[in-house]
Amino acid sequence: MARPARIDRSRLLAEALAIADERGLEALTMAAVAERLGVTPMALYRHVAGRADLLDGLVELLLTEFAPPPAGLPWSECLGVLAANIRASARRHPSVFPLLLQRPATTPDARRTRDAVYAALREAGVPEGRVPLVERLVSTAVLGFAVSEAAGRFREHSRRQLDADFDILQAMLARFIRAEAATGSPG
Amino acid sequence: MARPARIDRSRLLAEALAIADERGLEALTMAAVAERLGVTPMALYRHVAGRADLLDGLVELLLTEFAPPPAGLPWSECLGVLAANIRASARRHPSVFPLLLQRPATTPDARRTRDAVYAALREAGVPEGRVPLVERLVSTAVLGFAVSEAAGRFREHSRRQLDADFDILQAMLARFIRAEAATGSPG
DNA sequence: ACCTGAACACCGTTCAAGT
DNA sequence: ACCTGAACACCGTTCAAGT
Repeated sequence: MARPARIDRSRLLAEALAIADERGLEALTMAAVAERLGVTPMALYRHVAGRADLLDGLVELLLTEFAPPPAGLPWSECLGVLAANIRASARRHPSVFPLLLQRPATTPDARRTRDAVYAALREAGVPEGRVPLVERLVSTAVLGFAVSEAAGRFREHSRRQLDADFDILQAMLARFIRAEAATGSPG
Repeated sequence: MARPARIDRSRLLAEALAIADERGLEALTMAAVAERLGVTPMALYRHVAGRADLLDGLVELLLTEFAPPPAGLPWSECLGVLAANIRASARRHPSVFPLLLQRPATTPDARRTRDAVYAALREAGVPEGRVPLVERLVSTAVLGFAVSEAAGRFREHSRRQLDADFDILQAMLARFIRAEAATGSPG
């Protein structure tokens, strides 16, 4: 008799993310997730292939938080909004976020974010052939900063200082993008 | 009767690093390290406080691999050598390297590397008050790229492509540094 | 279809004991 | 001082069973 499921994958992932945020990746055990859902650990295996799959799911969940910026913004503001989203997500989920840097970005949500950056770079005038390269460098710089900050590598610095750092990082990347755009124009 | 120790901390860390390199962080168990040293798991606890301390030790070990570049080089070559060292270390130790981004860089070896960057930035003419800021941004960009590459985020790209990416990243950072230096000069 | 319960192999770590 | 051996609480995961 097919009864309604008490848990589903997205509820499972939401609770798992909450545990990781509150108590770290080590505390994120199958038993802890199950307890929070009022269910036996084994019940999770119907919705998730195992712990590794659960972690993949969390990375995926983070990716959905990087809401693409509203269309119609100038490219530099567009990238600024996206970068701020990413940084905010890192601060909210310091345990899970570092995993993002460690797995291939081939899922639909990863592509969506990447495509938003592509669009901004094209609008900035970066030659088509250079767009993927520029996206990789810009993204790794932003992710590297976000991971460093969230994981506490800069813990002796004030919030004000880190905000300033981030602004300057974005200015550096914007200049880089403009320089790339210039190579595409005549002269 | 004090007999010579069969193992010491540095031999322990060296074997642990080898396991992580060959089989990943998950395979790096106390039992695996002990077996490799021909000893009981419990013997490790005389040289290491536990698994967390072991991981800290591995990060420390990686830091010692970033040999500071020979003195007397022009600043841009100096930074280039250092960046290449860091990238090479990341490729050798893809499992352990990401941990570097996640802990505060407060150890002597971390300082040594940072001081080498400071020296190069001063030589480049970056105003004293801006040196730490510029170091943070340059380092996170390089580390972000190294982690991404080593952990396979760019796995569909060729070695040639990644070498080109890295060159362009360094050029971008060099331009950033020169721009910072210019703000210190008159005009 | 969805969840439970018992069981297994393994994990990090403690403690007391050996030499 | 250095290592061993037995023991503990916990971990992810399997399998077969319930409804």
